[in-house]
Amino acid sequence: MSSATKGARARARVEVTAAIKDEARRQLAADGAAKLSLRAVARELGMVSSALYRYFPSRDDLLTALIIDAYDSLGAAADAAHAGVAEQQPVRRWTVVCEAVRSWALAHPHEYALIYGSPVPGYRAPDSTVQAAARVGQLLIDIVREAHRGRGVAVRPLPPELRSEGERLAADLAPDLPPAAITALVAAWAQLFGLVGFEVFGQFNRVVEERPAFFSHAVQQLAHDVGLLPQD
Amino acid sequence: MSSATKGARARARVEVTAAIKDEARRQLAADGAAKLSLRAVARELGMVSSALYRYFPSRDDLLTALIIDAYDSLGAAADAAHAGVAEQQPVRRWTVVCEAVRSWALAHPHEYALIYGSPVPGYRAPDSTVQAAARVGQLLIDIVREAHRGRGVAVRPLPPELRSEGERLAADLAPDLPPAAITALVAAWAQLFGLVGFEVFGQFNRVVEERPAFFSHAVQQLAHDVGLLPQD
DNA sequence: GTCTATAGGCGGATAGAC
DNA sequence: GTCTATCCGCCTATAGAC
Repeated sequence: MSSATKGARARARVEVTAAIKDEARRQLAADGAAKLSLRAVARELGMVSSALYRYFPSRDDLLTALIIDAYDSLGAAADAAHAGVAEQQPVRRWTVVCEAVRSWALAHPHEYALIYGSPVPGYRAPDSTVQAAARVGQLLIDIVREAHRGRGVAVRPLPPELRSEGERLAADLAPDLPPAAITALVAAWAQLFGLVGFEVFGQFNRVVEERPAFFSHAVQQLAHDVGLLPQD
Repeated sequence: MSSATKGARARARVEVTAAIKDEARRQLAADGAAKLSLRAVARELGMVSSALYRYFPSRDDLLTALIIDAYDSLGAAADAAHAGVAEQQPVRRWTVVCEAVRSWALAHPHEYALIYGSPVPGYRAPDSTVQAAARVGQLLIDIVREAHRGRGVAVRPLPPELRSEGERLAADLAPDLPPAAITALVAAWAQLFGLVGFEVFGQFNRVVEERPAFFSHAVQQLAHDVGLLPQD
């Protein structure tokens, strides 16, 4: 077997794999992750269902691939947005990253639902998804770390019962951040996705109209909560 | 037909309807809303699928009933918790209501997913669900309104591009609240469900350990953001 | 209101030929 | 890697008898 043949085969495999995932994403949008079906994907691609099993051993493996792709796509969008403002003030970088998350979610609502919406019943996420999931959080941590480096912090102090939790979080995620700051950051991280989720999932319908401005303002408050703004 | 017979029939109908919804909730937990099936519900109840159509004209109507029940159940839990502390300080009432939301969500994760998770593909929520959905938000509004009554506000001012949005929100939801306060409140509302959703949907797994304390602390910050705490 | 029967679909997964 | 054929299951919804 020539290595040229090997290369051609490998290329074909990559292409078919990509086509399967693309069609699967289309179906995700139409029917949701719970109903993602290898058979329907195969039908749409003009293949027979059993052929797909050569690419994805089971439905859950296809789902895992889609989840990792989604986290990667979001992470890439956030990174790219951040790269454009990497030299600016932390609060500006924070805002830009949050807005990139929002934009990505609005542009890919079904993939957003896949990774931040309700868990898919019966699906157990393998550890490989956990790594991919960490990217946005890491970026936010990096922004706050740099902001705090050498210039002290300005967040609400931790109550005693959270002190050890804060220390553990700091040790795990950002050893150079004070426990109160990393705790506030984790909360802000969840709250950011609360804002995004409410908009993407329609909870803001007939409530919030000026959504970009509303979001920016809210995210500014979060920046304040994690100590990126001068105190009042 | 005697009115006694009529009463008995009506009672039977209520009971069967309740049994159908109970079984449907059980299946919601197992398979998710997207796969909720009248047939499976019927099977489990020892009925035949066509019989269910006398109670719910379609699968979506059953789903609507479950959604309204879930909002009502959450609203009742929040109201009950609030009633226990109605005489206390606003910040205390705020915290208690938020904690009630969290507790309800952890106790009913699948119903939580139904109302605050990814939308069910292909399902269009009728207007009747919108009313039921408003209850928790209304309770939070009431708490903030009372706190602000006559004693001024303490929230970040609105940027100019949000002023009209804030005025509209105030007019719609709480005419006696300053625009900046109602805007902050809507944001805090979304952020609250961000915190709850991350915990219920597993995003805090291997990240946050001391969850009740973490949640209380975060919710305290939200109370501050909506002006319920003395300024620093 | 409940039943049987039926129409007209859908799914995951595997075996074995080519 | 792709095919056919197959197993065995599932679904919504309706018609018409009782």
